[in-house]
Amino acid sequence: MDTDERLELATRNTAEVVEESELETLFAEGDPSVYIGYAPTGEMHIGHFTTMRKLADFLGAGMDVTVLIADLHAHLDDNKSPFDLLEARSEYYEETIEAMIDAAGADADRISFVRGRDFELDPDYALELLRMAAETTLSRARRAGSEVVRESDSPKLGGLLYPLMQTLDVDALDADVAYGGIDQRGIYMLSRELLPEHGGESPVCVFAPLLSGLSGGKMSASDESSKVNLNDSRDEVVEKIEAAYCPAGEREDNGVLEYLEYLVFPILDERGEDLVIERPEEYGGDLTYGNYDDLEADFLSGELHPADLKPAAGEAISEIVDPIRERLNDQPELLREAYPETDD
RNA sequence: CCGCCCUUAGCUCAGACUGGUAGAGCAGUCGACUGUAGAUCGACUUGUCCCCCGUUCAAAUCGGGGAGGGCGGACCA
Repeated sequence: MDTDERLELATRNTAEVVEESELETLFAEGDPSVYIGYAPTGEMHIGHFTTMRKLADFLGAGMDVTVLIADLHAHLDDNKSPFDLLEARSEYYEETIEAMIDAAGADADRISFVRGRDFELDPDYALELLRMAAETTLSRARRAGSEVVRESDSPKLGGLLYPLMQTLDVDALDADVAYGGIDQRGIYMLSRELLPEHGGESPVCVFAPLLSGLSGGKMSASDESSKVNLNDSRDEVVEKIEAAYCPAGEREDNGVLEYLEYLVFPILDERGEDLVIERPEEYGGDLTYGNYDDLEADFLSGELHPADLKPAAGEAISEIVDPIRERLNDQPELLREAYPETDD
């Protein structure tokens, strides 16, 4: 596989790459390392899943992939996870991420898992954190984390340490590439600025798109109807897609289309399968799509109606989520211990 | 260590001074209309009023105590 092919694989289906030329250089020189961090806070959902397929691409491009379970970050971000639950939630995240990686068609055994606590308490790390804290203004830290760290009436210092620690994580994990949702952009731009002054190098940043919510607008982790959960039953998934905002012929804020583009088709493509849409004869009969672009073209032209698309999309999505739900259901203690109050 | 302020529906809050067992907006649910959803109409639901004790025929409301949160002052070898 030549450099161009590796670059194409590593950058497809992304929201932004900063800077692509730097990534090209990395590929030309060897096998770059990439990491993505997840803070084990609330239950994982389909939004997390969209970042997984990309990990398979990275492996395919010959990169070393590390997944960071950022336990301390989960607590620092406005106490999203109570300190006492960090271990249980980390276990749940790790297991669920492995399940998603498998479901996305990648080999989880080729990915290294690391906990934040394993290195974020090292003296050298702590010292550099304090030095950064001495040099970074409150407003700069706030701005960097504004898309990630939860807004609160009583903001804690932890939320300001958060972006600095994430910056140090890049260096500590020896990552050439930082990968994450586009919401992480503010933090990694700070990283690119600070790291060279702190004994590191500016990471190349690869950002995944954030999916729109199913009820229009942004997806909200706290709004059940705006997202598909990994342990939603087949019926629940289908119901949520049926109820989703999906104006005929429109792409904007259309979560159903985005799920198909970033979740369903990348995985169908990996399996070499098509998406079959059943449609009553009176509307023209069944349709078959081998790629997203053709489907979108038909949807935008009005050839493909939302009422026909939705049931097929719902089935396809639930089929992808199936193995993850089963794996979680086989280990009910994972969720029970990670979310003692909310689990049912 | 001292002082002041806040805590009412899922959310933002009103009601407290002048006690009569609670309201608005948004959200949500259900219908109508669309070959989906949304929008739009129509209907409906929602509460340990932070906790405890007391005064009273009656306490979200008054008094005392407590918890949680916020702000300020003081101290500073």
